[in-house]
Amino acid sequence: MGHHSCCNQQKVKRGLWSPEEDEKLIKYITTHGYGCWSEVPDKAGLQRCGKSCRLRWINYLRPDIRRGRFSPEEEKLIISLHAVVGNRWAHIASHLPGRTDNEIKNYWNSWIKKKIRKPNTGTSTSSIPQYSNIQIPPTLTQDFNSLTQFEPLANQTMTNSNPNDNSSIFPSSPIPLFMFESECGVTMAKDDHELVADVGNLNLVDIWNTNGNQNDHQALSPLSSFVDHNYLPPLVDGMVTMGPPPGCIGEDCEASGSHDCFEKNELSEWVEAQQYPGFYIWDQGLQDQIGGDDLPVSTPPKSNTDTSVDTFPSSL
DNA sequence: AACCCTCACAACCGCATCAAC
DNA sequence: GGTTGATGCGGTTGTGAGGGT
Repeated sequence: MGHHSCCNQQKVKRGLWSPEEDEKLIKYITTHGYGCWSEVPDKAGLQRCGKSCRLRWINYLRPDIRRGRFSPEEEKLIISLHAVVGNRWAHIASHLPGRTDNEIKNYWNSWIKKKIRKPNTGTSTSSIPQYSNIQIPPTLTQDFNSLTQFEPLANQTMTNSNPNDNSSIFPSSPIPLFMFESECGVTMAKDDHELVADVGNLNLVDIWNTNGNQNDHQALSPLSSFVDHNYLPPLVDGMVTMGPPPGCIGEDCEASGSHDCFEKNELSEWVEAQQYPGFYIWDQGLQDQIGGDDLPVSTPPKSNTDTSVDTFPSSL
């Protein structure tokens, strides 16, 4: 393994960060900002490469980092986004404020991947989304060129690219559904900034109805996404209720008797019923097999760096 | 107690992209 | 247009903790 050009300097330290190094980096960045990362090590008095400093800051020292277990809503969001964008962790992370791509990637690789399977594929845990059966309504084929930025869709077989062929218009055309909502507080559906931009004029949005009524869930066609009548605020900018309210963590939710805090297999059941091949199915059997609902809890960092978070200047 | 195994997560590496020259 | 350096991203590895034998 080689080193980066920025790391070719002598005396570049590697490995876990010490609390002292964290302190130096925090002190420098809070005072001066990071500006050019390649200059940060020298100016901060660190024997690290700029890249390492950047990574440490972004993935750990940043004041807005959110730690702790992923909420069920976050988990669902990760799964649904992954079904749409694949391993674009930074993209996924942009939808989960306070979470880093690295954290999500680790979480996916260590946990979610074990619990999901693709519909009609047994217990496969492939992390690669497949959309081979996805069909796009012909009325929406006008802007397929814009799909080139949307890789999973762009790579799919556009089985209905003939604008005169109406055979696969709603509701039979499977397409990645992209949202759900529960009274636990998640409100997400339309991403004005990224997803919609990715697919051009396609309004790849759907809403899983808000009142927890299963009938309402079923009443909504996932392809109502193409009808711009279900607008929700932009995912990131407007998302103020990401994650469950205090005490509402899946089955541990104290208020579970008073509202419809979702079950983990709710999405899977619905998706499976709809036979949408672009979705992952929550494998309840696998989940039971590997430990049920005991989601992993993010533990404090090993390298003593927990103090760095606690001591981060509150003025930021 | 010692060893082995598994797991989570921090960190590194290589590559792609972009901007400046 | 080519080169170079900085940055961002995804894949992968290394490390340490914890559990099992």
